[in-house]
Amino acid sequence: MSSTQVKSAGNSLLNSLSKKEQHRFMAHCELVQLNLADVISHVGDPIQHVYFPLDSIISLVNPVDGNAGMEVALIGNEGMLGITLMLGSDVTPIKALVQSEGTVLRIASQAFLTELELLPALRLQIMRYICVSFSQLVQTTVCNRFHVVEERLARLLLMIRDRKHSGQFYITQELLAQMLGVRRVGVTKAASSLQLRKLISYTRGDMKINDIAGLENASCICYQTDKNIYKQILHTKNMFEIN
Amino acid sequence: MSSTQVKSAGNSLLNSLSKKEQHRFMAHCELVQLNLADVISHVGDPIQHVYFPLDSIISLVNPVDGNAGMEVALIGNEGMLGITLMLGSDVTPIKALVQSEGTVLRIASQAFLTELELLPALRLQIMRYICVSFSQLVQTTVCNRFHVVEERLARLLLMIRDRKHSGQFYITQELLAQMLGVRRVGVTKAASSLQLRKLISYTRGDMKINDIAGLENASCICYQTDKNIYKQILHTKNMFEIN
DNA sequence: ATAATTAAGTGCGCCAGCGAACAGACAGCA
DNA sequence: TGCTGTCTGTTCGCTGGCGCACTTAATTAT
Repeated sequence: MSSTQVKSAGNSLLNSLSKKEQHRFMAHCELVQLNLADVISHVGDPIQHVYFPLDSIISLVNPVDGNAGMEVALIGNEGMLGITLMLGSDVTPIKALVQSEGTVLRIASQAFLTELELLPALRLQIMRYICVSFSQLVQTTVCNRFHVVEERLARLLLMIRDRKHSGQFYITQELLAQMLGVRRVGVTKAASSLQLRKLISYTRGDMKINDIAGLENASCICYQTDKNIYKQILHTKNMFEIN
Repeated sequence: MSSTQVKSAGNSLLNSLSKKEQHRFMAHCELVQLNLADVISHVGDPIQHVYFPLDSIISLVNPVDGNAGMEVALIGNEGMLGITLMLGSDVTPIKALVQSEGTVLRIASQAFLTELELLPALRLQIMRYICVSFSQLVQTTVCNRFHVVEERLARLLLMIRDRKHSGQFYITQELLAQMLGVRRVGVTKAASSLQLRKLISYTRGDMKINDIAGLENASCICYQTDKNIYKQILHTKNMFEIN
């Protein structure tokens, strides 16, 4: 694994806080290293912690019929794991595992809820993030239904790139297949095609994106749609403050 | 359309209020009749109203690549349309249309937000409903990916039944096809099969469920999963009150 | 009564993705 | 040095769903 990683500037949600507030909030957090394929939470477990990725990526995966199922959402430093806690449910609704190594800020559920009461700006920002997640999940639903593997693979690689803040990262075709909910062979075919087109190159898990614009072009529209959703919602004026 | 409809006892979310509170809330609502295929909201429109179905069904549909796309969620008297308003976004994130005629309680966005401040019980209940929607959407995502049309059709029919509180309702194969995101012919095949198995019967839109248990058996596990999610989350104790 | 419209069923060739099995290629380790 | 495990690539037959075009039947409109 020889990926050169550009450190991101912390977690976007937490960045909405003032320096002072951030400091206050961080006092309750611990910095944790996540390792590839670690399972963070199983369905039905009580939610112990809330996670704010810094340079790691957490993957939400839904199994089905005993099979591995597939990924339904990615969480990088733009988001958090544990939104349902804010929505009044303290039970993990979905399996979460580490899709790409790195660090997270972790805070205990109780501390999180208490802090939220004192930090309305953070609450608002997270609420909006929930909106974004919701809309992107909707997009993913139709994407899985209508788009071919090659387009979906291109999209996924771009999404990982955005969250790793780097065009080079470690990921095997096997893992990609699980994320996409297809056979590994399907990924091999799609990846070969993308490599032939000089958009990416890879060997044994060392994945490199060579042509971002080209890859965006090869991906389905869902990648752009996702970005638009994010921009639109997280840049809206604060409705509640106007009232 | 000769479906015998059993009236439901109002909207489940609003039922969480006391008689007095309900009365108060209803004063801001108007009772509206929704007609089949009415488009309630387009993506990007400002959210004018929030809708609480009584015996109608609202369908959330996401178009893609210019095509009709597919349904991603159903809203009956167990839920509401307009959750994103509570989450700090006043823009419609998804197209909503009437999938089955009936009535709704409609309240203006501003009035809704104001009332919410005064009705914490309602806020909590809706928060939980958002959780449920989220989890069910996740389930639908994998369902679309892994399950065959016949299973998905069975599931959809059961979901409609639950929301109509009746085993008989009006729906054409054309409409079902749009919901499922498949060709009408695909629905014809699946529906024929279910009819052959004596689970349903239909003619020109007059759909009747003959064998509920049988249909549940013919549907994918997702139907049961959905119900479990609902029960689990909407029956949890009030976390926030404990604090 | 006739025509037009809507709902449902049939047939055909096509293709993306599946399951299964196997082959090469590179890495780390003994 | 060779062994073993991991990662990637290839082949083959199969099937569910697709697009397209056409038929039948019931309902509504003229």
